[in-house]
Amino acid sequence: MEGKIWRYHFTTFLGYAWEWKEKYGGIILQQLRKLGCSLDWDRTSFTMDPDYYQSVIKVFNDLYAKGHIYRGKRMINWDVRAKTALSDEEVIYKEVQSKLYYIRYRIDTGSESQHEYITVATVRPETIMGDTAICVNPNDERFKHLHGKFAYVPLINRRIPIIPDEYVEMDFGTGALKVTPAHDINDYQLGQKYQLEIIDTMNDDGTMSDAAQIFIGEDRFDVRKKIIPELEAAGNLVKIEDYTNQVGFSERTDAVVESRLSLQWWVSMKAISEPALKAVNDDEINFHPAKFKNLYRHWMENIKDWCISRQLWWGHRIPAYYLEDGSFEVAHSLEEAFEKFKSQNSKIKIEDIKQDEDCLDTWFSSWLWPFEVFKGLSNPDNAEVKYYYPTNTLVTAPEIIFFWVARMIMAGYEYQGKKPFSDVYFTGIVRDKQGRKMSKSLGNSPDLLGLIDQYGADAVRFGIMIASPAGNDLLFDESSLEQGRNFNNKLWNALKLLKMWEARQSDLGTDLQNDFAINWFENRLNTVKAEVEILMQQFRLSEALKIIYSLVWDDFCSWYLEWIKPGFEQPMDSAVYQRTVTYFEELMQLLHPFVPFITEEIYHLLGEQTEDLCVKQNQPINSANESITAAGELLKNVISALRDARNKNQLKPKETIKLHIQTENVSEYQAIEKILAKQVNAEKTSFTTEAIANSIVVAIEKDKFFIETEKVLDATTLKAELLKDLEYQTKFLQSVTIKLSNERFVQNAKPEVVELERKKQADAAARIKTIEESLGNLN
RNA sequence: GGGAGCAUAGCUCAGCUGGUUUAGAGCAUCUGCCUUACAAGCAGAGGGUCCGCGGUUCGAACCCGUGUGCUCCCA
Repeated sequence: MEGKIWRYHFTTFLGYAWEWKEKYGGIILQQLRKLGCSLDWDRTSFTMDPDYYQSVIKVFNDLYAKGHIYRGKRMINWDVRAKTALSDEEVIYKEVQSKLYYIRYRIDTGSESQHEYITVATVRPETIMGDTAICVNPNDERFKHLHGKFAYVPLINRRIPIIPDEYVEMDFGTGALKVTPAHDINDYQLGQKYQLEIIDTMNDDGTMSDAAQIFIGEDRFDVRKKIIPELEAAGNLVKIEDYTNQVGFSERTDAVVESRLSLQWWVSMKAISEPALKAVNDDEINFHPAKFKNLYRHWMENIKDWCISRQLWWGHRIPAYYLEDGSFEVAHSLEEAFEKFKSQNSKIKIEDIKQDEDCLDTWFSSWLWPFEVFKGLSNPDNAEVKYYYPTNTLVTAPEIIFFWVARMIMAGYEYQGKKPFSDVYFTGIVRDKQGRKMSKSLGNSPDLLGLIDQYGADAVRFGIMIASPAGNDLLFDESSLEQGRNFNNKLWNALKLLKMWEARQSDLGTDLQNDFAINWFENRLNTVKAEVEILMQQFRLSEALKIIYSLVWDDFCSWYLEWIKPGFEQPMDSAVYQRTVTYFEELMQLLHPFVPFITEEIYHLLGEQTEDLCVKQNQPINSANESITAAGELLKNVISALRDARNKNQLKPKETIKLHIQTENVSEYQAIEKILAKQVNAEKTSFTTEAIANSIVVAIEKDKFFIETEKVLDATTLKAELLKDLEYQTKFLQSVTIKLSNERFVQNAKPEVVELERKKQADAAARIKTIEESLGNLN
């Protein structure tokens, strides 16, 4: 009856499971589309699809035939009420008030008259009949004399060894541990280590088995009550203490979960993991970040066999078929199993055969992914698998490096004779602001579609990518999405400005200032393109995005566009305009992988395009000219310093100044004179050979800038500023000088490093001279 | 218990051959601006015993040792 109910539930459950898959699988795909993931949507694949399913079964049969799959015992969670195994997720741990029983075991002293005991503490006295050893810490002085001796299990008088192992905590209980390999996971492992006997004293309904010798057929909790008076009567009970411990309960029936040994299916990993270890060791396959290589190597070198049977209702059912007597065959189908059985015994009927109730570990299907999505196993050597396999890059989470990545590599070599991919990019885990994992129970998962509605898909992508260096967890914070949204807004506004200029074009001829700006930005663009190229090859996506962000916002918008901006309602030179459009297009192409929607849109709004950005190939990168870049940097420094000086002297932005430049490189400054004037709101600029009285002095390298203004200047403020700068420069010069006067430094350091220090020294000295002159000028 | 990693500005993090760094970014903070693309903005500024201690080196945020605190994976 119960079986029928379960079967009914099972069928209903399967229906729901498929419904769930359709609904939520669909939602996930929908989210990916909304996020702008550039994927081949006609090729979605599912491990439960019929072809894929058959391949999983095929692999099981194949590995079994090769001797890589075997049956072996394993400790599982057992629900005595439902008489079923439970997965770890189905066990709920609760804190329970229990008793800790101190029970003494008589030691085999070799003499009947000489009595000695060892006392153990346990919360489960009903399991003592399954004891096959007592374990003590080897460093525990109290028990050193007992190592290698034997003790007798109370009531049944079985003789068991006393073994030393570091596993035992000296401080807990009495420092001596009873070892029951059949009923406790830790004891089981100890048992494996010392090859202890395993005595299963419990039936599948939680009653004592024949092996228990006493209380046979009685429930484990009744026995726990009844055994205490008997132990007391026999003189084995020392004391009872109150104790609080964690006990596992079945999620399904609320019964106390028992650990129980059960026959499970295993994959022997040694042989099939070897090529996979080698591939990563020899950099056939590269991990990003590389730190995961060590982790992988360590795991692969100490690899344990893989338990592939799971007590689950949904998945690929294990293709093992049983007869009533427990004999079994592994086969591709019931019919094939029937044939196999029939060849041994012609009387077997197909109704007598029962397929294994367990399902395969989900990774046992997933590990075939890289080739079976192209039907590389169900339809070997087809055109697609030949074209796509090995694939390029796997993007996944570091937490499944063993579950999935390692096993895909193994399966790749085992079934295709080749690696499945060349690079593996590990993303971080998204956590909330407090660093907690996203989870349903905490309710802290962001609603992706909601965020996309609020900020836009590009902003969400930007926010996540700017904050997620490879392999590091990412703390989800909406402020980075806001940054993304603001950035997108900036792009729109830049477009708006260009569109304004487009309408105001005119052929104005060449201009020194514009040429400077154009050359400089082209250099910046090429520099950044080259940097991005390297960063992308290294999978350092957030770094790449950061430098593009800064190129767009700072260099393009804040500097370049301002430098070429015509005066109020003035025409825009069409050649300059065209160059600017080209730059903007290139910026959009650089940004496109990060923010695909807005960049594609702007790209097409900038002009007639022959193709879409999402398929447009990158052009070769031109090399940058360093002296042009340096000239641009100098200009930026001068502008910032002059603006700072204006601010510090409380000049309103609207107040104009007269700027006097004292420099040895007049021609260099002539090329940027107008830009400079525009950027610091100077009504007039001129070159001078001597200091200008009653002006604000700004020193940059060897050059001096005098700001002449209508405003009455506060000499004390000016002086204070200069003195502050002087102090800084003096200290700096001092540290550089000390360094340079160190003979060992000059001898050992690379020549270019020494040269650089000399330049720093000279610059600082010149700067100090300038400041001192300016100070003299103030008095 | 085994393994891996992290500790840098108020917050989140870069800083990947030790020397263009008396340490950088974003956000936050402060000051001044409704400047004719953009206030979701512009122009500036302040802010750090690079976790503690010891060592290697001409030179350490970076390499080594050690202590402390935290995180993750596996059991």
